[in-house]
Amino acid sequence: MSHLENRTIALKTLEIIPVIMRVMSAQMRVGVTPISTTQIVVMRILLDKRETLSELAKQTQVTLPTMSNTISTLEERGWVSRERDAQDRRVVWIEITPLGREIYQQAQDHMIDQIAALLETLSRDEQEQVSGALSMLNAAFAAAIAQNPHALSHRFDDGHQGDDGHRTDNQQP
Amino acid sequence: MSHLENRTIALKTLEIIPVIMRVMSAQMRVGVTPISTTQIVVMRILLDKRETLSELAKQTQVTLPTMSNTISTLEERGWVSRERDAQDRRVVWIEITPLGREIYQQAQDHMIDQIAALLETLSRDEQEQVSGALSMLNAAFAAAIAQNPHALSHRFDDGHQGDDGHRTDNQQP
DNA sequence: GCATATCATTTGAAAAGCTAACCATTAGCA
DNA sequence: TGCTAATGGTTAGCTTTTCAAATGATATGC
Repeated sequence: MSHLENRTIALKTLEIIPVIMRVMSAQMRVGVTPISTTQIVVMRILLDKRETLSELAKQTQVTLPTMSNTISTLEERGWVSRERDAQDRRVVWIEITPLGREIYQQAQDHMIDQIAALLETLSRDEQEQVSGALSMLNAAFAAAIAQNPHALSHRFDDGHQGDDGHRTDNQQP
Repeated sequence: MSHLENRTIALKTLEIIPVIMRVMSAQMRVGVTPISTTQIVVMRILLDKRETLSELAKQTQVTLPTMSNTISTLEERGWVSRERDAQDRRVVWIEITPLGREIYQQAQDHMIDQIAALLETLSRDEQEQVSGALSMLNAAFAAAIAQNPHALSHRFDDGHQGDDGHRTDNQQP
């Protein structure tokens, strides 16, 4: 088992992904319409189909209140709409609006221009390696989201359950 | 030609990296000591050597005021220290403290545990592909940072130069 | 020596994130 | 049936991150 190797790549991931993300975030902010990480992830999900608030919160790994607020902001901007479920009146469906699609497309075009320029330096082979690796990473992280309700919280859950509710108490100085 | 391919990979990057980052962010928040993206990038830079505030802002692609605030927060926690340059009194050097190193190590250990677990599913070959791809992406994005003073700011040159006579080309130190 | 440039901080505001407490609705069950 | 618990969202209150604009403090240039 290449456990050591695993940790080496994990370290690399930890050191590199945040840097890439910071560059992307900065670029998203200077775009035609500023858009944040969570927003872009939410909008991307909604391109395909409407979702409930809970599902969006899970997919983006934030709490329900946070997602509720985020959606309120997007709603105010007219990028998404809320709609109560007729059967189960507790449920709220979130749908992307035509304007929302337009904005997303703009942001996407802008970002693709920028990122593509950076990838200009890669050879054909390297491009393929990057492409493949992204898919693998995506699969790995998506699995984590699917498995866990929130934040990959319970890692060593070998049968040991009942750790619910109480998370590590974090107190700030 | 490979330009199209470039844009395809760029799209993939845009769709996948933010998702990965959201999972990592969520995980960083539940760690022993909560730490943000910018903070972890800054601390990583400072592990190697002290830097000026401007340089940190550039490296992490945030504005100077933002970095000033971030550093203030880290300083209050005792993770970094500020020191005026003796020669040029405008300059402030930021250095990581022993406590800062300790905290960073803790956060890193915590994150590596989590990420490594996700990478369990990858085969040896896949691990190597991911590792290589991360290096390539890192190089590409690092080059972008090095080239531009802030946020890859000059997006579309709208042709309007504004200054008769002299260009606003990069006159970087 | 004074204007300008550079490096950093302060101010004020928006957005994103959390927990805790709450409301509305549905489901369970006695 | 009617009470209790569970579920899905929202509200309230707080902290952190981020920006732009204005300000302060040095250094540099002519």
